[in-house]
Parts: sequence; structure tokens; C-alpha cells
Amino acid sequence: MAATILVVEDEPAIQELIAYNLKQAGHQPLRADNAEQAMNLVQSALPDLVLLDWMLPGQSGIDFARRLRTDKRTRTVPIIMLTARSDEQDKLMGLDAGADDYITKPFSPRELNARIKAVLRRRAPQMTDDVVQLGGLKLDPASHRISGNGEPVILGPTEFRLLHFLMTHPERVHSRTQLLDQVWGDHVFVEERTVDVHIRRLRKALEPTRLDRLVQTVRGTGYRFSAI
Amino acid sequence: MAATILVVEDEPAIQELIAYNLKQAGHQPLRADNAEQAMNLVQSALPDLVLLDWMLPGQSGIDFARRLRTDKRTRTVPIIMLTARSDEQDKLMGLDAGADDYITKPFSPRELNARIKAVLRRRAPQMTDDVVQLGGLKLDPASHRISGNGEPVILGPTEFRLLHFLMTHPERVHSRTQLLDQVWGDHVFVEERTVDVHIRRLRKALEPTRLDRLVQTVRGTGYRFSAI
DNA sequence: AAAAATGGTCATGTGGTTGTAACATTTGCT
DNA sequence: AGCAAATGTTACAACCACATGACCATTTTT
Repeated sequence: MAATILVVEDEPAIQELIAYNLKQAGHQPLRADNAEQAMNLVQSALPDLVLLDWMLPGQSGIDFARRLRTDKRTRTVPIIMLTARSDEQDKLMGLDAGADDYITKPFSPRELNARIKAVLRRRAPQMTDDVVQLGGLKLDPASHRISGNGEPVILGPTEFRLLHFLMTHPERVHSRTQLLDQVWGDHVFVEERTVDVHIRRLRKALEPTRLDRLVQTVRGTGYRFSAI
Repeated sequence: MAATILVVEDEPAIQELIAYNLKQAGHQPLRADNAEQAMNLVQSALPDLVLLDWMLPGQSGIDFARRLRTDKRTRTVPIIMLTARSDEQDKLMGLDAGADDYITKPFSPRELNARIKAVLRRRAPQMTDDVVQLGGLKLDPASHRISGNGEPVILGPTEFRLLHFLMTHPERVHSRTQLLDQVWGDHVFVEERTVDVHIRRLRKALEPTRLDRLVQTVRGTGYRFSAI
């Protein structure tokens, strides 16, 4: 897991409860009481997921969701709406505003965690700690171990994240820019060609297991992980 | 086990019965008839678990649970709700207020003990008295003794708790923050690097048995206990 | 009260990690 | 074939994370 999750909730008790549960589940909660505060936090550090209360003082939750969806940088951040009403209309509006899921209060911590995991699995699988097994390679985020054809593979931190992302998004080409955004993170200023170097290091580490062939170059476009 | 368990129950007969059973199971019961009394007890000595009656005179059980969850110091204390109703709605609200489990009256001592053990194990496996044996290391919480390959290992209190946590959560990387939360307690303000020092002390104590290799560094992420 | 144990912080050294540049090689195209 | 663009490969310097020992304050034991 270990995702950074922004909680936008004006009720202190509920905010506290949610933050506590997120921490227990291994996430890192960021808190905001209103949309403006949330916007500032998003500006400085892009969260991996947003838990957004429907009813907020000032700008409403839906408006905030729409703003997130408008900006290119924040467009892909998953959003889960928290709502007190179980009204179908609200659900539709929330989903229309770009929410990935919504939870009706009151909800149990168990349900919250389940939905967060589901959304992350769908939108950012490299954030979960599910074991990824593909083409003879096995990557276990929890124990931070990799094995290829049974043999252990040793990687540096960056190569580990890179491989994890590639394995959770296989059979599709990623441009260098996309890889920088996803693996290095937002707000990082690094040369594009640096990706090449890390791809090289990754391949080199995989060579002993002959699994370096899984990391493929697509000339003019980027790189791809393919088990086929 | 040997946990300190706070029983909040207004019915004297039931309180007595529960306290007796807890004592039989090796726990140390603290008793309170109402929320205020319970709050005082919690203030003076933090229990390892709270058994909380749903129906209380004055402040209700749920409110008390919420108060426990709000205060930083008591946030992590597991709560088991005792309820006469078997209503599904109540179950959800109890969990929402932060309860870890609930038992419907009437219940058998056996069921109570099972749930207590389960909650303690789930919430904090390192709190139970079960002997942990892994990779040639044997840690006995009850006698507070450790042996590596048959030879006794002497540890300070913090190193003991650290090793206990690591051994009950093996094959998985823990960040310094997680270790501080789990081993030191999350209301403590300590430098992250302090973890390094205690890892060092733990390793040093394990060196004579050559078992220090079980405590592994995962650069950029944290530490891992691995018997593999 | 003295002695010992414990716990947290800091300074320092070391080795791993990272980004970049420079050069080599491959690829696609005319 | 010859050329230009894209990618592979290597070397390296700066940086960062970790290990380690020392130190001091505090607590516990004697």
C-alpha cells in the first residue's frame, strides 16, 4: 500500500477517524477542512488518492472534483466521494463530476479500506502491495523482493519502482515522460534520457535470469513490459 | 496473554462475571460502572483492551468509544463492544465508532476469550503471549526470554519489543515511521534515525549467535525480518 | 545515594545510488 | 551506401542513506 491520501472533510471527528484508519492501513493521510486548503495541498504535493466529502463549507465537494478533473496535472488522481445521502441523484452527479467511487455515511473502516484498495487496484496498481507475477518474474512489494525463475534479483530503489510500474502496466508502451511522472513522481526535474540509463540498469540486473527480454524498446515511443 | 483489560459495564452481576473470567484467563481486569469512571481509569493507566457495554447510564458506550478514538493517547486501544441487541445497524455503528469487534449478550466465557485473543492478535500480534519461533530464534513473551540456536540472548526492553514486532510481522519491510508507530507508540515524538540505532543494538546482541543476518536493511525503504 | 542500565541524539565514515554527459551502436530512411 | 535520429552503454562526480560509536540525560536498580 503506502499511498498518500488526501482527506477533505470539514467535520473534525470524522476527519480524525478517517485519518486514523488510513494510518492503520499503512497509508499516509493528508488533511484539509475545505476546498481551498485541499487545493493548496494538491498544488504542493500530488496525492495518490482523494477522499472527498460531499458537503463542504464554501466550494462544494463536487466543484472541487471538477476542478481536479480540469487540470491536466491532477486529472488522473482517483477520487472517492463521501456522502451522507444515499440519493441516487447525488451518486450520478458525483460520478458525473469524475468520482471513481462513493461511500455513503455512516461507513465502517473495513468498507472504506476495501473501496480504497479497489480503486487503487483499478487506477494505480503499483500503489497496492499485491504480488505481481508475470512471465517468470515475481515481484512482492510487501517483502520488497523480486525473483526471476526462482533466482533472487537485486535491484536499486529506482529500478524496483520502475519494474513494479512496468509489471503492473504490462503490454503497453510508456513514453519517457510518462515513466518519469509515474515512477519518479510529480514535480521532479530530470532529463528524459535518464530513463534509458535506468532501463539499462534494470535489464542488466535481469540478465542472469535471461528475463531482460521482457523489458522491450519501442523505437520512437518508449518502453514496454511484455510477457508475451 | 497477561493483558490489562478495562471492563465498562453497569450491571454489577455481569461485570463481576466478566472480571472473574478474565482473571481465570490470566488477564488483569479493571472495572468501571460508567463512562466517567472509565475515563478516569484510562487516564491513570492505559489498558491493553476495553470491553465496552453498549448501554450505559449517562454517556453511552458509543460516545465513550468515540472519545477514546479522538484522544491521541488512547487511539490505538482495541475496543470490543458488548451489546444486547443483535441489530445489524448497531453493528455497523459500533464499527464506525471505532470498535474492533462486538459480542452479543448473552455470551459464553469461551467466546469472550476467543474474541479477546483474536482482537489482540489482529490489532497487535506482538501483544499476545504466544511464543514466536522463526529462523532459529525463539522469543517467549511470557518469560521475556529469547534464545538463538539454543543460546540465550539478552536484550533491553526496546530491543525486545522491536524484535517481537519484527518476528510477528516477518518477510515484510517496515518503514521507520511504521516501526516508531508500532514499537514506540504513535504519540511519541522521536527521530526516525533512532530506529537505526536500536536496530544496531538488536543486531549486536544477536551477533554471538550469528542470527543478526535475519534483521535486514532494505535501502530506501526500511527494515525486514526474514528467515528465508 | 551511588551505580548500572536504558534511551535518544549526534557526528562521522562508508558504500550504494543517481543523474548526466560523452561516446558507441543501432535503426530507419533516402 | 550514407546519413540522421534514436537508443545503448559506460564512466563519473555529487549525493544520500545507512552503520557505527560516542555522548549525555534519564530512569531503574542496588
